[in-house]
Amino acid sequence: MGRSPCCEKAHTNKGAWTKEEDQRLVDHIRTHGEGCWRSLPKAAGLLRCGKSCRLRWINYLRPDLKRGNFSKEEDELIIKLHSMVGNKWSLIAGRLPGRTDNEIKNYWNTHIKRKLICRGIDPQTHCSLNATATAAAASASATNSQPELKNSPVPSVPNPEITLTNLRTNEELMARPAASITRQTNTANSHMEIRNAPLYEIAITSRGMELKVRTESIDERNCSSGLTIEDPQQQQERTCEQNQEINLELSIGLPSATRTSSANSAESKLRLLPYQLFSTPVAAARMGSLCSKSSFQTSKNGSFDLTN
DNA sequence: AAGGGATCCAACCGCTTCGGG
DNA sequence: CCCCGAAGCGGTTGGATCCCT
Repeated sequence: MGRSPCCEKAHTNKGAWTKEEDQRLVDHIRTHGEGCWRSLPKAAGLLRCGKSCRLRWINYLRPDLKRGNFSKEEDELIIKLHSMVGNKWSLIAGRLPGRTDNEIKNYWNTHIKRKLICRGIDPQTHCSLNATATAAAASASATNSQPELKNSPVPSVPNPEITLTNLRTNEELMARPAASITRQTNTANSHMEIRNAPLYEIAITSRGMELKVRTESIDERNCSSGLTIEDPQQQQERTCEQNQEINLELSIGLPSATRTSSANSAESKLRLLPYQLFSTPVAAARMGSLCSKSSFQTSKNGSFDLTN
């Protein structure tokens, strides 16, 4: 069982890279560019698998990498973006020129998580920890009767109320009636299909597509216990996120800095369609919440802007 | 000074997605 | 439409370093 190895492992080095290996890789990419990673090691005279070479280049050797500590602005941007897209590190990295997904992921796990917890914010849901604890308790009891949701990608958010289908084209999305956006992943563990009362209105205008959230933000639902009847305390706790001041001056449009083509295709990712951005239900839900405070629109070329 | 736990981060692993045939 | 290989991605691991006692 299992997959065939990505490369012949018998004669490949593992572990830390030596300076000589780095130099060989850099020299090869300088002269030949980034080509087929699988054949690169042989061509460059490296006893590494292509995957390892790619990682080393992208995460460490790329000349446009910004090294050193994260600035406060970068911190805040990461937090904001994470609240919108979840653990989509490559997407987040695409907004931070010179930073890699791996670096951001590590930084998140070692610094920002702790920082948010200190602020009383759950790093996964971006809700207040009180609300999340309540929700988690309710989720645990709900999960007992719904074992298939145990391994859902974002377990800390109970009963996500909306998912995205495998919409592949702009037309397909537009063709959908408002609010019937659902997603079915092909991962067995994360298979969820949640039918939902209308929450979105998608309006196609001359300026593109506008996504509006109706009456109730999705995040309100997610931050709740998932029960249909809430007691007053739960209602109070449910104010999570709404009370947090989220400065939405960020505009998800073109990158602020020019990136090289080698930059992990970040630029192309920045032009994702909105539904492509939300690869998890909770991400869509979170975005829905943000949308409730902002106008969310796409341009005709498929990029999107989030403005106040 | 030593050693043991905590923290950091580069690298790896395995799964998913994409694109060509 | 299906298959397969390559690339991309996110979670996890493990070694190095730091910090505390």
